[in-house]
Amino acid sequence: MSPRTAPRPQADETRARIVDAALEALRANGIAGVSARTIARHGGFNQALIFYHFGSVEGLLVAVARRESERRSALYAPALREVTSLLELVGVARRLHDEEFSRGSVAALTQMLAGAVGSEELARGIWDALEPWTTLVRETIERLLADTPYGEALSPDDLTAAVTALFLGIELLTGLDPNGRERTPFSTMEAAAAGIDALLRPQGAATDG
Amino acid sequence: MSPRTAPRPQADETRARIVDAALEALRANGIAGVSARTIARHGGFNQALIFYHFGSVEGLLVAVARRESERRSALYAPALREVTSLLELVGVARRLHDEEFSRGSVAALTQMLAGAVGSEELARGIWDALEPWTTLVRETIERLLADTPYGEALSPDDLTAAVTALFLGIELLTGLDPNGRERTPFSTMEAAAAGIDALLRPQGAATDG
DNA sequence: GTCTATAGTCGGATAGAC
DNA sequence: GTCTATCCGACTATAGAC
Repeated sequence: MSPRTAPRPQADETRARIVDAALEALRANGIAGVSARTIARHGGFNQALIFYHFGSVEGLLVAVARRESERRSALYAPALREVTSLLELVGVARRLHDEEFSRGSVAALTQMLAGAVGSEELARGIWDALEPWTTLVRETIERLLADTPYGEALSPDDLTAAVTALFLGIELLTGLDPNGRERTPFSTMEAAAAGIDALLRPQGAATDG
Repeated sequence: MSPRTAPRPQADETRARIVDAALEALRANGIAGVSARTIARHGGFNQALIFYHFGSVEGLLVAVARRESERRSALYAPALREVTSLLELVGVARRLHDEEFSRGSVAALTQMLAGAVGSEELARGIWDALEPWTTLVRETIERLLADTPYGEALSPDDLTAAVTALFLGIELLTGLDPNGRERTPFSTMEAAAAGIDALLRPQGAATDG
């Protein structure tokens, strides 16, 4: 699962290259189509390198989940910490959607989650890898709920799960829809968010964040 | 993809048994773990039967999607046609969640959608199979939107996609979460729906469905 | 309509040369 | 640290017996 020697510059570069290739293979072929050989083909390196650096294909997939989760958390934490309304939250979500979907990181994640069924190692590894990201989302939602009169009826954990689920499901569906890649549900979500914001404000406590 | 002779009672029974086994295998092993052999093992029949009756493993998976979509449409259409508020819609969704998740049909669908990446046949087959279901959901949403003053800003297609995506994503996540099978986000969703209903009603036209 | 047997391919993983 | 070569198991699909 890890190299047998202390990581050196060149090895780190190779490891990053392998992780890139795995993400690309997941996006292009899906979990059912990834193998050490297809991944190596995508990256133009030797199949045996995967086992040397990551121990197994599953070990490599967990490394993909971990790297992407950390990168995504670092990238969106500043914007999420400044969000003060549902509409602004949807705005960040739209930016995240545009950037991450075109990068393929959401597609790769859905594929790994599908693969986690029936693989305890993958399930646990991905669950752990996702923690920084889910924590960030939950903190944001908790902060927003504190400004509304409905905070007590709505569970942050449930809302976090719902938001995450929505993203994953959108990826699954847009991959299927022949016209899916051109459509995006975010104008509708922004309209809904603006409406809810407007309805909440007159009734909510006027706490200024 | 079809039997070479006119379907007879016993053949129909066998086909149904194979479809059942495929659904079970998808739920237990995921798309990456299904094969003609694992499916046959789940159902206790011979592997070659799959190719005789469905032509290929992918052909069988499309048959699973089609049967489940039709069954689900017929089962929930009456309840969905009677829904007159967001809260009631979430109530039906909760019943659907309880019944279909325990049946494994949503898990099977997410796995097939994951498998549709990189398989044009699977993607098209599932897309077609899902049509009766997505039509039913969209009609329900259109009817509900017509009773609110916000119908014009919210696209039924987008909301249909969002609702469907939410279900699929929840399945992916609850499979991952070690405690996921015991939790359900529906109390939170019902609270949110009740709130939105209450906020909408005073402003909406008092049309009685 | 269902079975056994098998052809041919591809996959995970390791040994050992460099 | 990266490569080639290889073992062996699992897979899809078909042929042909029953």
